[in-house]
Amino acid sequence: MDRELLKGSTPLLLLSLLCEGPMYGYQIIETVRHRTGGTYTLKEGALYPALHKLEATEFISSYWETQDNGRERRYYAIQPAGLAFLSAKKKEWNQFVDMVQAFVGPKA
Amino acid sequence: MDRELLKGSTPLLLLSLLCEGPMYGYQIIETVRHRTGGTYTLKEGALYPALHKLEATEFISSYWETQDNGRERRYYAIQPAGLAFLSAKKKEWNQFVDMVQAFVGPKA
DNA sequence: TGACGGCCATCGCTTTGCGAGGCACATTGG
DNA sequence: CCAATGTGCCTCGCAAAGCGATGGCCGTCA
Repeated sequence: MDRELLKGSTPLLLLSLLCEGPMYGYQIIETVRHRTGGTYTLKEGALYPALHKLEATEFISSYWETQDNGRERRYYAIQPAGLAFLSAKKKEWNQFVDMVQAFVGPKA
Repeated sequence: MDRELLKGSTPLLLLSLLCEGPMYGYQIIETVRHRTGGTYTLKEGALYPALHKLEATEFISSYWETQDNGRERRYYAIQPAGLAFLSAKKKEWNQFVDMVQAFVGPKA
């Protein structure tokens, strides 16, 4: 998958995923990897900065949770502002896809 | 339109457009602007570098043509290698869209 | 003659993904 | 018992690409 295409779609992906419930970083990576059948592996160097940025803008929030074995995990949960932002982003995404489709021609 | 989403889609757009016949820079910008109803205005700072890069890799070629009024225009035309590349890019594009769609949910 | 528009192009900035690296700890198997 | 692997967090420097600004050239038309 061309890395350049991915640019800008990461927040969309993350917010969409977090709509299904809180998740922690490693889990997000694995989930994406499995759901795409390995086609797309979200990289840590892309994930964590994106997550932190979404948190800084209060679109998501985070909290640490201790597992049974004593180790900690950082969960991220979507916030109301994030839901609103996601809705706007989705609209933008659809516009974008339609636009490109108009030039490239439909699915072919 | 979020600039980040556009990344990586520019070559796809350009090659698709040039499939319809040779065009010159300014014409490309105007064509995109009109066809999208003004939603998307391809910027010069994005177009020309992209065009030159496509030419450097021999996916397109260029030639100068003199207009009736004596002024010159630089036309770009797609090359065989460009057609092949376009075909691959299209496939990648569709994969990408399907992937994101799978997380975001269909058009809704 | 001066403003506007067609037409080419470049430069520095920003953003974002990536690869690599680093740290910490639990589990498992030889 | 110790090494390898897996879980889990993170940051840093790099490269790529779009953007805004800028600049230059030359027709046309008021």
